[in-house]
Amino acid sequence: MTDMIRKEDRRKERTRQLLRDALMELIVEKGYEAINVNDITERANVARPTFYLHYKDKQELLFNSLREIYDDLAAREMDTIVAGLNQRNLDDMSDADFQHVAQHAAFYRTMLSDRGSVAFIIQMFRYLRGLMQTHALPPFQPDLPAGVPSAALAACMAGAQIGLVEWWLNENNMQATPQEMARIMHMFCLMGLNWDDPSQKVSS
Amino acid sequence: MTDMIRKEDRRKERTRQLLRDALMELIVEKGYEAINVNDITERANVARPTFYLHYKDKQELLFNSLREIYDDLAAREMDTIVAGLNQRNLDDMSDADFQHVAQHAAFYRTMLSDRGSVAFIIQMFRYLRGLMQTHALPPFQPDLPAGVPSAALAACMAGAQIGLVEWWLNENNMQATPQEMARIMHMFCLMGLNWDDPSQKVSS
Amino acid sequence: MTDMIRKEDRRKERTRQLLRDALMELIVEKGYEAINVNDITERANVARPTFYLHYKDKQELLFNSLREIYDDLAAREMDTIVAGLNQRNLDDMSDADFQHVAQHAAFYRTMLSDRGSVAFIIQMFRYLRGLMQTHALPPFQPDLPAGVPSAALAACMAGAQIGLVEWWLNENNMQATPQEMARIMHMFCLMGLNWDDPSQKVSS
Amino acid sequence: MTDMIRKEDRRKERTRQLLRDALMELIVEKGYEAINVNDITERANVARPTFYLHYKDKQELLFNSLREIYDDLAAREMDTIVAGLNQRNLDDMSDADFQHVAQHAAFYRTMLSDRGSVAFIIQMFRYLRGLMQTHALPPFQPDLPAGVPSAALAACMAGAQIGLVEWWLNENNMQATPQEMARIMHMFCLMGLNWDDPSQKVSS
DNA sequence: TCCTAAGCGAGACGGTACGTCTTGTCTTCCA
DNA sequence: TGGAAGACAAGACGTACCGTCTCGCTTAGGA
Repeated sequence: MTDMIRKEDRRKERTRQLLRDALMELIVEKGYEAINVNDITERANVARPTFYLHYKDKQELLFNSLREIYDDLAAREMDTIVAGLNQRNLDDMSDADFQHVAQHAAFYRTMLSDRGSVAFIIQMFRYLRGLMQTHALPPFQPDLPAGVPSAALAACMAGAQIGLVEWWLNENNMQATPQEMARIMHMFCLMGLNWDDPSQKVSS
Repeated sequence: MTDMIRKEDRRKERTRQLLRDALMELIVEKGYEAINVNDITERANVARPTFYLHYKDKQELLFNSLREIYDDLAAREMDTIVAGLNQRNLDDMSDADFQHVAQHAAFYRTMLSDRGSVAFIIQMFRYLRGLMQTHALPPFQPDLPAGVPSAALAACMAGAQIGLVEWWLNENNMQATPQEMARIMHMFCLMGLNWDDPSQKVSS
Repeated sequence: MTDMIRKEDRRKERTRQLLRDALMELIVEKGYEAINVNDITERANVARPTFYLHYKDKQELLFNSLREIYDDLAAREMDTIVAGLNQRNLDDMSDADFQHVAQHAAFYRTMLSDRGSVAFIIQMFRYLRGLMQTHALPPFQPDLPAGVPSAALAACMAGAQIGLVEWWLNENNMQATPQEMARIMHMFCLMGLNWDDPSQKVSS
Repeated sequence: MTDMIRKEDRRKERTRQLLRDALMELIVEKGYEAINVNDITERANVARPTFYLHYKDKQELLFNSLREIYDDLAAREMDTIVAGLNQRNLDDMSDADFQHVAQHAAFYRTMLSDRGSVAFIIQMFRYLRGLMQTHALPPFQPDLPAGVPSAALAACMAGAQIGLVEWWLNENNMQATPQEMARIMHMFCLMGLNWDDPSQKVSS
């Protein structure tokens, strides 16, 4: 019985994989907004009604597909953490992030342009904000003045990161390396625009 | 001659104003993405084909409508500049910006959510990036290390600003005042997360 | 295989039947020219875009619908031919024609008025002309003078028939019986206006 | 006063003439049904709203324009009547008619095709039916049997005439002369298909 | 000579219909 | 049972055309 179900599940999963792959290809080719369900099913060699057996709409498929990308990111960060002797910090994280973006450059370039998806961008803001608050802020928290919510600073960092990525992909055409980008991100978050203060210089 | 033309233009302008007002109302009510042309023309008491006499699509109307909002912003910034004895700097600018957002809170709350518009958000990134580079960065530029493009820092600042606004509107529910927000923005850009350094304290 | 296809075809055919019926009803009610696609689909309880799945436009639907009417006519003529011992002649044909018109009086009354369709009327001219040339003229052909194309006489007969029908429906209000009309048609074609010639009298 | 009005009327009349000419040109060029008011006013170098100052719609303009053509026809028939020593009969009339059609061949070719106008064709039927009843039938009337309405025969003749013209223009490509056509019409109405009867031969 | 009233050009607009596109649902059948 | 195939309802799209309106120019007669 279980085997029977599994066979079907595997078939189901295969169809979903085809749909996810099709979406990802199409996002790069024509932009997220311009895609419609028919495009996706055609590319996936799947009947259009079948799409609705698995996903409610294009956006549900998108967020479902993101799992794969995020799995890649999580693995990458896990690596840096392990390599960094388990101490996860702003520096390592950024490094992994920018490498991850470089890995999926075409995807992010589209999604962070006017051919992308609002829901994705907003999601990214919130996801990164949470990440920053959990992982990057704690070491700094004691020093923050009382009236300043740490979430606000996390929002700043998340925004800065996204702004930086958008610039990197769409203006800078990825001429800077992921490491350079991570360093800029790092420095900006550490000391804002005051790069001249020798006492603030980081060794990395 | 000019007078002759104006009569028709005034009529045209009136219709456009109706359309712009309708859009702005509807954005707040049901979100930008959910609006269709029929909604707009119905609200504006205008025939649907008339819409296309003036604007190519919903997005063109949106960007055209933004002019009004931006005029408000420009005026506001001009005020602060004048009040600030003509020295336009990061501090004043941010203050004006956050007041401007507060003024149009409902609009920005929607547009910076998943019911908003990608094109608008991306535009905002680029507009703010340009603004930052032109107006906020110059005083700091001499101190920047050679390898770091100033545009990247502008991108950080623009992103931080947007991230902050998104947080303020959608998480913080505008419990912080525009002044407090501007101060956070200011401090973050000046010295990142190192708020404890007494030498960096700003008097404002 | 054939059975599989038939299920879909049956559904399709049902929709088409609904559209045809709706058109026929509406022609009688408001005239052909005044009908628009929306009227038809509304009456047929079918979505407007569905119309275009089956027919290019109103006229294609009309000509497609005519098949049914013409099937009726063909059957009727077949009957008279059989009854007439297989000798199809002008007399029998006209009889069947006028009975057919009587059967679909409301339809023809509209279509042969200024609320009708040019294309239909012209089609009728040409169809009848062909019919006359094939079936009615041959017995008379040997006697025709050399310079007179038989097609011209067929055109005369076709025109006369249509003119007669138009008069019967719209002026005479069908007070004459189909048989009387057929006799007039018959006599006119046989001997024009010279009804007094006893040698030409027909027994029918 | 009268003179004042006339000047304006002349201007008005000029505009109307331009519109009529434009319509007539366009009918030949693209068919009556395909014409829209804009086409007409553009061709006439007149503003579109001006059209409605003079005519309710395309059809009113058409029927108004026909006056010119019919004036030509009336004149032509008057000529034949005068030439024929005042005895207007079927023969002369037909002759004039076919010459008239030849004169306006392009117009009639279009109007008696599926690019024409129902209203015009129906009008033609009725007009010719009246004409036939008034001018062509009387000499034959005494001989008609009681049960046969003379109007029915007029309808036959009118129809035959139209059928013949349609054939002449659209099938025969006007290879027959107007005189030949008139003779066919004449003969057909006089003795139907029995052209062999020597006693019926006409001298003309 | 100016005045003035009509015809008209120009263009915006409300409204109706068009033909198309996309979405989401349904049904029937096959593997 | 999952999926293919296709018909369909629903609704939005952008366009075409209609008929009406308003505005201001032109022009030709009468004051």
